Amino acid sequence: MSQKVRVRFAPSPTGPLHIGGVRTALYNYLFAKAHGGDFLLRIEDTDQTRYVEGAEGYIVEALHWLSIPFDEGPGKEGSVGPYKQSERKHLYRQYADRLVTEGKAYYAFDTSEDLNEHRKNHEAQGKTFIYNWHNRLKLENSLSLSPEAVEEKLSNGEEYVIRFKSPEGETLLLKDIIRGDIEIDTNTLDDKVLFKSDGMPTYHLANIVDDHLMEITHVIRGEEWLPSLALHQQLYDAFGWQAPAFAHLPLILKPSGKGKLSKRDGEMGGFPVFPLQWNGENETYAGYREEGYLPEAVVNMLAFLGWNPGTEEEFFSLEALTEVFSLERVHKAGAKFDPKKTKWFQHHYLQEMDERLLTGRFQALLQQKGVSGTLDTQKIVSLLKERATFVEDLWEQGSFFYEAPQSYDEKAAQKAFKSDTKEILQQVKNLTERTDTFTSEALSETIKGWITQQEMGFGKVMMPLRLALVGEMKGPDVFDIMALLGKKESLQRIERTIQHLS
RNA sequence: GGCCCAUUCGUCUAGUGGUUAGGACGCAAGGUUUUCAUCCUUGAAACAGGAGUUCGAUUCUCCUAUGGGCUACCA
Repeated sequence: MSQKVRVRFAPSPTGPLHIGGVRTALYNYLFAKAHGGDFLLRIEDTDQTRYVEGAEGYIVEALHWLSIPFDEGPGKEGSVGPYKQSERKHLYRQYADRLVTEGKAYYAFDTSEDLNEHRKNHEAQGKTFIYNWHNRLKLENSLSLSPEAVEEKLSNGEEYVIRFKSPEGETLLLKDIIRGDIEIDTNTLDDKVLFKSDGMPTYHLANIVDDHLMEITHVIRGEEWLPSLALHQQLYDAFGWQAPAFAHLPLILKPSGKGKLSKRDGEMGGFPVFPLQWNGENETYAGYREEGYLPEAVVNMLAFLGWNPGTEEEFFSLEALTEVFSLERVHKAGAKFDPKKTKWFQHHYLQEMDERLLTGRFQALLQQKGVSGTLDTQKIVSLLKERATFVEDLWEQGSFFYEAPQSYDEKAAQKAFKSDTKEILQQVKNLTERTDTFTSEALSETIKGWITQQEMGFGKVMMPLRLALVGEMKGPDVFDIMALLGKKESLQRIERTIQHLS
């Protein structure tokens, strides 16, 4: 097909966008870019009762943080806008009317209470209530009522909805790029509401109309929409429009236990379920950005949750992903979310990060903590970074550069501090004192040379020395630390330990 | 309950009518680092079950089981 590929991400602004939604957006974006097409953002806010303040801004900001730009959308008008369904309200009614005129849809006057009653009664008898061919003539609608009665209800201003007249006894052949062919018996379908009594279309109508008007060629959405595919296909047929191709993505499931990933899983599992932190009225949810994750890591992780390139390569930039992504390689089954693998990606991308940029982030963190120092921050960062997964870890690992140890790790001290330690540290101090070119190499040569000469065993010296400098058994090479700390500070810390041992 | 979708190591997945069923995360062991972490090496670890088709099924078909989704005037 020579038609330009156009896809859309169509979230509902009912709260923060969770990572399942982010992945859907990502796959849409990747597919569009892989085919030189357009990626649109459309806000589906047809349900006014569920509208949440700030949700739309959150969606835009999240996509921005992840570098998933949309070609058209709210605030970036193309030729088929507006891109918020509430602003397209006037568009939908005519399409619903058209179906009614053509006998493909009808008015229904049943109240929610009536229908609930029917459902309850059916359930009590072990049956299922479906509003369709089977019983629609027994209900209150323009199919069962006389034209006069319908006219009267309408002119009386009675509330009504418009329902799609689902056909009887047909078999529908549906196609999905990921799942292949699906056959559906229309007798199991119900007459879905297309137009609500509040004057707004339902998702189904608005979705089809907008996708058509916006010239969408591929609909890539979550698997929870698969049951609606039959209706949507029928709507395209009813309007005489060419339907886009469909791809239903597998769901993201809880790391353990049952069901799809929800916001509560993040709280319980201690990992974010949202790209950005969300500050709701009653609760706040952690976000990947605020937890210190790099967008590259989140994108890479999400891309691989349900898709893979078929090679053994695992690290892909967004750019690289657009070159290899294809819907055919999307896995069919739902994927349990794995927070640990996300950390692994994060560690990788932190290592890849430009060192000056990382240093800048670390400096910002220091400032935030009210820590200042005269030491070379970039050197500290380059010494520390391989043991860090997050910027925060740099502080965790290297706070001793800024604050001399106030105490010594108890277990380590027990192991390292022996009766002769004080003497040894005194010697080390003297050696340090006499080392003029205060480099890691020089210190190493001097002190290690002395240890060898004394035939003493490295542990006896190195462990207390590390403890003196760091306070714990962790951190980079001891001599690297001394060189960075400088002669004066190093001597002070050793002296302090000697005092401690006295 | 009804309809639909799915099922390969604990997890994410590759893969084929005949393979030692491959990789990654995690886990374990060893090495490097006389520290911790990183890193390297090695290891344990899977085709849900049952029929059928076939010379041969993990791969194709059916059934069962299990998991998931949907079943609103929500999206």
